[in-house]
Amino acid sequence: MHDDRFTEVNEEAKEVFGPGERVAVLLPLPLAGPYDYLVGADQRFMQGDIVDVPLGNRRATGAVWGRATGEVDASKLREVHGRRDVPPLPKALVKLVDWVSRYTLYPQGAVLRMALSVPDAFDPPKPQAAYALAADLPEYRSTKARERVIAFLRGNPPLPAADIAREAGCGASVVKGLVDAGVLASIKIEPENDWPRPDPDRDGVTLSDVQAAAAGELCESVGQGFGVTLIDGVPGSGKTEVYFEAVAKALTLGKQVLVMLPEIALGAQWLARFEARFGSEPAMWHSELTAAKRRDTWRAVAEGKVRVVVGARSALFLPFQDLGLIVVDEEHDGSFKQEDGVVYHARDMAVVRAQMEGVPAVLVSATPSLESVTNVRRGRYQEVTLPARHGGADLADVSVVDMRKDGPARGRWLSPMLAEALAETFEAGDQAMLFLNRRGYAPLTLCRTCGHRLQCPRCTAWLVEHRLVGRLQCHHCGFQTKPPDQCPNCEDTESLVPCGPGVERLAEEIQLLFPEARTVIAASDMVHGPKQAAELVRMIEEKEIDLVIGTQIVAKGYHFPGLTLVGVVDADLGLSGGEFRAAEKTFQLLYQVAGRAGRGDRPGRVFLQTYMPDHSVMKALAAGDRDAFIDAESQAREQAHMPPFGKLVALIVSGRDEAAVDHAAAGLARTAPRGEDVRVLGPAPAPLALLRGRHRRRLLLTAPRGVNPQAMVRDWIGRAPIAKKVRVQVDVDPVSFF
DNA sequence: AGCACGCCGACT
DNA sequence: GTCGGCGTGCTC
Repeated sequence: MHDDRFTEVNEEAKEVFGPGERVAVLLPLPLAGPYDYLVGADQRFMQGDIVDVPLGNRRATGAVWGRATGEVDASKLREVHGRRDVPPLPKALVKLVDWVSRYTLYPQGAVLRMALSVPDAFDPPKPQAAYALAADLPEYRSTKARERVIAFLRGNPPLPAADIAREAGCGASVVKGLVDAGVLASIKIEPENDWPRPDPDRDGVTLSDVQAAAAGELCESVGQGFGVTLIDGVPGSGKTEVYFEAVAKALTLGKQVLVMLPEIALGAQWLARFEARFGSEPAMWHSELTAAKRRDTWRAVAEGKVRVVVGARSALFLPFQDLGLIVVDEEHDGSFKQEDGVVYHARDMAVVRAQMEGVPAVLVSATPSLESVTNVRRGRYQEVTLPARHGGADLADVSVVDMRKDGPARGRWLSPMLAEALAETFEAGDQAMLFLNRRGYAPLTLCRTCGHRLQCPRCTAWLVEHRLVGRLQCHHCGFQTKPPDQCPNCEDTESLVPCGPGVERLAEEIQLLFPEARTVIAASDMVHGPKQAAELVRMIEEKEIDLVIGTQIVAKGYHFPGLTLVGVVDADLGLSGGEFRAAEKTFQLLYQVAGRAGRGDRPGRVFLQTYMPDHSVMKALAAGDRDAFIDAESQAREQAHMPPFGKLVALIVSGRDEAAVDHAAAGLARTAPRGEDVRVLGPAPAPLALLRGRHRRRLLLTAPRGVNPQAMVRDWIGRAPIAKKVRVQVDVDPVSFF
């Protein structure tokens, strides 16, 4: 993505395809390219049109992609069934799909599938049955409920039966009775989808001078074509309000806006801020939308009715008609990297889409990725820096607890220092948070007698005990089982012991130390959906909770004024494993976690429990010196030729037959491209050498920045001897090394 | 992705 | 004897 060869724009005149001509139709299937079809009599298509075509013995829906190449035998050609009643995919989206396909090495059709993810949006909404008073009322039996319905309908337009019943305060049967009696007449209405129009001119919040200046700079870029700006500001510096001004500017210009957030950050607090500024909610796009909402939203975006969409990474492929701005908030967040299906990084692809659209992109973070910082340093991105609102230290007061010297007793996880700080906090009537990025009770169960470890039968992973639900779970494939009474290996009874802490076990220790503390566990398996999350936030805000024990779902986004202490139970957790991004990721996570403390008017305290107090991450956090960390990390990466100073492409070879997988991996290693500083490492067992019953090996290609590895990799996979039952998955710009 | 075709194990 | 498992190939 940092290469200009991919950014060429191939402008061609808008083409129309008429009867007798061939068109290329791309189908949302993992096919290498579009298929050719014949345009029938009376048919006319243009690029982007959504069409139905025959495929084998079935019917498929795809998009007109352009002129056919004509290489297919004429006898194979079949006729397009017809066009769907939906606006054509915008040109920028067509170009984005092609670009992403070429960059990620996934088939075009597989990428298109992400853009056509809502098949039932291709038909116009069905007219709804609504009821109005009949022209002349027949004789009917009068009841109180019936009169309420009639009175309501005298003053209101026709509505669906359910709405009438609700408005008139009666049951559905009353309405039905009136219909049967001929008092109400059925008519068809277009279902009304009034999407709220966010109001850019509302005065929601007052910006400080610094914020106003930053907002002004940002607004200037809106409407001026493609460009990328990084907003870099500590938590609480008002980044959101600043980019809201750019959103307002785009709205004023009549443009649509896309705001991308990590899935978990799309919570009630962000929406409340949006509403405070714009007076209404934006349209939302995330995995938990109902099918109906999804359909309506997709169509409304395509028709230009929706002005602002806030969504997770999949919102990137929505068919915006007239986009004016893309914002990626929490741009450093790892969840923007999609790992299943097409492997791509939504932050990077958002920048590409902005380029295709010719509009600005704004990346936002308190802990920008090394990629984005480097792009600023190379002069490719603009930067807007926001200082803390009240001057002073960026972070709360951070103490490093050396667990080698000051650790807790065996079987306990809280150091005396942290326990003491908790006691003080509760005594003062304040709130605290303990952060431990590990769900469940214990990550490992071990047999004391024979040393056997309980493992997932389908993955290379320990089974995690979840004591509250009484299950052992695999966090990778969803396998679960009842905890056995005896060791499955040596059959000894009562020999199985939990090893290490998860949030549930931590709660047990708290119960022992502070039986009075009102504690809640916040983990992804305990907070189900946005409603529960909002309820949790409310309970903390209203001080019904003294202590939150949470995994990474509490790390970001929220701020709780009463929270004055944060304890990181295992600050080293993310550093093991030798990932080249481990330090960066850990720094970002812990910085965000630390940012939860003392966001009110009182200073906060943070305790990092670590066995590596001299690690650069701990030192930078303790000193509150983010830039020093970035400089050190940047140097280390450059020396190691790691991203963003080098290119990586990972290949995952997988299959059920282990020997075949090994054979294919060895074959790939043998035929690997070489030279010009291009190297291939591996094969090595993938991080989960066995996942869902499939054996996995990994190879890694490293290349200097500026080299385009895509063509090389495509060619390489094409010539290596790989059995049919073995799958080779490509990950361009992998997040992790192994 | 579907769907058909085809080749080997356990069952009404 | 068949039913059905999924490995393989194909769809303009």
